[in-house]
Amino acid sequence: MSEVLYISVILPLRLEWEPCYAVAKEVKIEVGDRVKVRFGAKEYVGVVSAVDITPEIAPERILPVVSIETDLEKTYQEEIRLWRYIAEYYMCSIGEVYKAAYPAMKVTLEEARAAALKTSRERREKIIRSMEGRVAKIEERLAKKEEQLRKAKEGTKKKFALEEGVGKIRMELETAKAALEAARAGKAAPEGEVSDMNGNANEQGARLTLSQAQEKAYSEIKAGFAKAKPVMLHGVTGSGKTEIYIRLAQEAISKGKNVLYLVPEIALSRQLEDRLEEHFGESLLVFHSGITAAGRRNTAECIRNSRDGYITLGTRSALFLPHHDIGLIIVDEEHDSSYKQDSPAPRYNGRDTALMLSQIQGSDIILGSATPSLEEAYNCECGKHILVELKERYHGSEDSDIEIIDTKAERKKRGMVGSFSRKLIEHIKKTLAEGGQVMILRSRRAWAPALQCEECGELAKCPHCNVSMSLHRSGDMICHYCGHRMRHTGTCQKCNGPLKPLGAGTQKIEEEAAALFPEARVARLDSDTAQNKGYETKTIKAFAKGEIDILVGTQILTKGFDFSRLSLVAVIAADTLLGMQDFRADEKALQLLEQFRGRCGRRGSKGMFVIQTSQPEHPIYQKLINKEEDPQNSTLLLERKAFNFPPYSRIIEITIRDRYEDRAERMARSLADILKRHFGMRPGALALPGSPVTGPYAPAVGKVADQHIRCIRISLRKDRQLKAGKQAVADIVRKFENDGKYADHIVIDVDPA
DNA sequence: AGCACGCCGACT
DNA sequence: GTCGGCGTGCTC
Repeated sequence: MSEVLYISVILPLRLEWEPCYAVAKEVKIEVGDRVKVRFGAKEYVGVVSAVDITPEIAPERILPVVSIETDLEKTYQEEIRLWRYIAEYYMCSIGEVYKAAYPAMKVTLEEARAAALKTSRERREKIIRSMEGRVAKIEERLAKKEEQLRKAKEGTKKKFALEEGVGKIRMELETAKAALEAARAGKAAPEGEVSDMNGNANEQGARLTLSQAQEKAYSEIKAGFAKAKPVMLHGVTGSGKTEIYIRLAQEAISKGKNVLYLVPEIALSRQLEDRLEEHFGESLLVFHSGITAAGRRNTAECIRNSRDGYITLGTRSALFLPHHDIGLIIVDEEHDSSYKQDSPAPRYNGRDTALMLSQIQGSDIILGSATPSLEEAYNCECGKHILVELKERYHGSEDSDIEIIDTKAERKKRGMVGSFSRKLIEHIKKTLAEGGQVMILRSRRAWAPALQCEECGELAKCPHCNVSMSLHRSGDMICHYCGHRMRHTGTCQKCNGPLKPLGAGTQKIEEEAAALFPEARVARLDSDTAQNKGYETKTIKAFAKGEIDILVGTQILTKGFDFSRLSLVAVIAADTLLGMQDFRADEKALQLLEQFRGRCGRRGSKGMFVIQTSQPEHPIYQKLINKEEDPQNSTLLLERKAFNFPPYSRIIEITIRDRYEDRAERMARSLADILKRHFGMRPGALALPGSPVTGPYAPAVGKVADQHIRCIRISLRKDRQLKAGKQAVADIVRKFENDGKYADHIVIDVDPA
């Protein structure tokens, strides 16, 4: 071979380094090119991360590149920069980030383009249908006005005004028809017209109109952007944050910039999709795990090649699209913990990664929530982000009334019928009688969450996990952790005594509700029913249309959109929300209750929020009632400060797993001791609150899928030493893995959810 | 991630 | 004896 050039390559593996390969000097190659290389016994497709490097290993060990994949998309430098940020921050390898960003898709570009043609045809048809509807509506209005005009007396002021009105509508109709023709002809209507066309149907001017409160928030947001700072929009449910996002996005797009709109879950994206499509038409791209591989690949292509503004709606994985020229990033429901990925590395948080991306892109970024995370409250407090408040409810409705029902006291008074208190039953009856709808939240799915032996008191446990088996209506006992399923024999494994179901999950609540309110239409929504595709959307749609009166479900119910007739929301056994002994439990529970409360009482009417609990004295309920309007001064934040918990410190959680409990314990102890020594603690020290290293401890569920688990937590002060501290942890863990041959047993999670 | 290598228990 | 599980180390 003639002279060669050395390059380094990012491979989709958990490697600490970027291996080196050789390319002939005359071959054109640059950073971002995709190459196929041999590594070990296999071939992988990687990304060139550096060109013309000085190899660190002996040249005879360096292999030539197998091929340069010119058919594959090149990677932008900005993408690689983002990957490096993530790998460094979340303490994982860049290869793991690459794997998440470019999941191996067995789809050719041709297939992707074919699929795209189909979806774009479907979408065009949908847009044309909506345009036709719009034209029909305008024609109807025109007909009415013309009728009035005919009736109006000659020469009056009224007649003059009507003439003017008719003229306006005629012009509107002309533009609408022209846009429709353009769409039918297969050309996309010019940008402005699409948005105008489908804008708020009541508006003559066709532009999205904002309320006074929204206008004020809008200009504050712009002022924040002008200072080049991220903006946190705190707006109660129903305050109309989405309209503000749409206005900001339209503006960015009209400047030829691109927009990324992030939501925590697909369920939310599905509901937003229609709404955004009205405004953005074909400039809207959707990206989440529910999109087919071909569709994803095509979306990536569209984004990479796009020259004029587009808006992408997606979940956290959309952060890895080949973005360029981003003008605005929107992070909706910023507080939602499903932004954090916890299973495979990279264990990244979509919200924080969006902040990194906005820095790389030099774009504006807005985070929005009705219940801001404490992290965001902190960021606003210390001036890193700008807080914008949107307090007024869009439709002028008030907060719902809260009633807290003490189930222990009610039980004594014989005030309970199964899982329902008589008081709640009355509220439901009243609501149904008034034609309202009801949502009931229960945090456990299944029929009975546990089974207990009547003889020996043993709980039926999963053979692979340290949790109770739950009983499903089907008669199967299912482990909610590993999915293990066994037939319900009805007898105890230990003593053969009879097993008795314990407690009520969503399935049983659904049955109870159906029995208590025989005239009502009852449905259930939890991850069991959501399994069959489309069921979730179907149920939500049916509920929105009023075809369901009572909807029972898990946390899924707290997400979602307007249900104008929903006037009562109730929580059964709210204690289970407080069950976890995690320092974030209160924050999470409070957010959940507030989000759930926000579901009801929209559009003017005042809703009702009923909480059934056996510990009504818990401070969280007081916090809910005396709602603290100012997130920066919440008592939760003060508590965190006092105990040096996040956001005042940063937590790195190390998880050790092993088939044998003693070995997991031994490993965890010795690693914890090394860490404690490094951070100036006595090995084996009892960890006091505020200590840098705590643990090892067994989590609440100490065994999952035959793996015993131990945790160690390191909390680092947020100062100059943070980076050094993280580096030290990384080094110690790596050394520990190598010395003790414990690789693959240890997981590092930065900012665990 | 995969694959080879080497150590230990169990078996024809 | 040897087969095969798993734990360990290495891959440019």
